Amino acid sequence: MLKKERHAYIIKQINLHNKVLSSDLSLQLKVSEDTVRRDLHELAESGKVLKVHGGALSKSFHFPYDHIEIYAQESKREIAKKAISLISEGMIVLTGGGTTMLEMARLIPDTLEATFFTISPLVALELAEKKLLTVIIIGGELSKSSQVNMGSKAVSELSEIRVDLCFLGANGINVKEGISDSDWEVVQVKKAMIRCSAKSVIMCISEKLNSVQKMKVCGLNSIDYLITDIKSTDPRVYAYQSHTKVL
Amino acid sequence: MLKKERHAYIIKQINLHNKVLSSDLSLQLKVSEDTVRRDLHELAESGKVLKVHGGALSKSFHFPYDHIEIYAQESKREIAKKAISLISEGMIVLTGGGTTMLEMARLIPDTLEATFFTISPLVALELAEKKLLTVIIIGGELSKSSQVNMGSKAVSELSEIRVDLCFLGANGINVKEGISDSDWEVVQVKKAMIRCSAKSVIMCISEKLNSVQKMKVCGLNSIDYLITDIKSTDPRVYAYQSHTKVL
DNA sequence: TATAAACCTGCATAAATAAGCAAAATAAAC
DNA sequence: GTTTATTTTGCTTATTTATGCAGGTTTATA
Repeated sequence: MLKKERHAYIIKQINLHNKVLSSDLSLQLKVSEDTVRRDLHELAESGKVLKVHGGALSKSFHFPYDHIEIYAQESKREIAKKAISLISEGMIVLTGGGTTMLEMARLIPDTLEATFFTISPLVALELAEKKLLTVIIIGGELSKSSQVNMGSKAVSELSEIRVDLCFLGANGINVKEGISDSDWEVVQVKKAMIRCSAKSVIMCISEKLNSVQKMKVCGLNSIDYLITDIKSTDPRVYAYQSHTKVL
Repeated sequence: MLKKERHAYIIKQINLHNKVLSSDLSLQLKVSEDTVRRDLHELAESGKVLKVHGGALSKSFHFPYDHIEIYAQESKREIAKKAISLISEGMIVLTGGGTTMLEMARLIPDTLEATFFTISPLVALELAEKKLLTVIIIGGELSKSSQVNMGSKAVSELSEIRVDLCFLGANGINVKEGISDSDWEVVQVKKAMIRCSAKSVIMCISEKLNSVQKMKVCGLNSIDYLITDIKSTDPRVYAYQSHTKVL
């Protein structure tokens, strides 16, 4: 069998099953695994497949969702970096949704080994790109507006876990009222998330500081860290320093 | 034998078998391999064949990967349309992952009101685009390779629900063994999905028919509908007709 | 942390190729 | 019909390519 024929066969198998194992191909094509590896290497090199340990994956299958345009990306990246510094090896982390969280997921180093629970399918998919992470999705009803899982199912699932660190976005935050949000369901889920976490982190771009929404999630005292895109020495966060640690 | 005659013969062989080996031609034409090589070289030069190490291939065999991809997508769309015809107003539906399922999610009419459970975050996000659908994600550990939620958590969550219709992809399917897959975890989840559904549907492109994978999911009898991209009158699905309804 | 599988590197071998050359076949000219 | 010119072919040699195997290393997973 000619090399090109093997390549064609491999491509077909991948289109069919989304993945192939070198060992299977070696048997099917009746060539050594070395040869299969070389074939996969060549196909990967020319961008036809995605080579992984033990075989190869369909490329189109793996990155089907478009990259999302993020508003104020620089600020959010700043926040994400600070947030990541709080995560240490082996931690159990819980995250919400939102673009800041998505940016954080992207910036997590490939070398981090940790367990992530999340209520956001998008964040989950992004986290799944990191080889060493275990990603667990908290089930529930997917909210069309906020694209995170909510509802009683999500809340009850959250009540069954215990994590080291919880990352949350905030729609409203001020010193007096603490964290607030405009949607009752979101508030319930955020409360549940804080309840199951040893420490809670609020990530919030500076523009949102000192704003209030209709429903209260919790006071600033329940929050362990406040992360913004501005320096912790910036006068805009002075007032928060006495209630929580500001990064 | 004249050179032109040899060329004609070679072209004929390639049209017949999609490939030729220099060594074979040398024997068949009773000329040295060098001559064959020169012939192939000329034919390649004038664009009639594709020369490769050891022989030559049909030009059309020079797999237009993109065409294959598009062709496959067309098939999947065909399947998706048939699948959607099974869903009626107000139904509770459960879906797996995979590109066919994703295509189906996209093609669901905006006017359909129904409840969808799914183990695939990608499918969930796609379904969430439809205003009238309720989308519920079955939680669990997100598999990096198949991008669906798996593990004991997913299985136990599935055991708590009851749905009207369940849509599954298949990695392997044949008449004798039924549905099979290559990953143990995937098999567990698929079994759980079938258990909680009143009726089960397998969606499978025709190329996958009559293939077997290492692990068995269930027999054909447990399946209520088999949907493929080919007509239900096609001889390739005859054998399946006696075990399940083929669309 | 131990273990097996998968990996990479270099090497040996065999097959396929390219280049040069001379003999044979074919075509052209006389 | 012979001679000459051109093309085609097969052979030799050197080079390249494809493949499998041995070894040491990395990776996955229990």
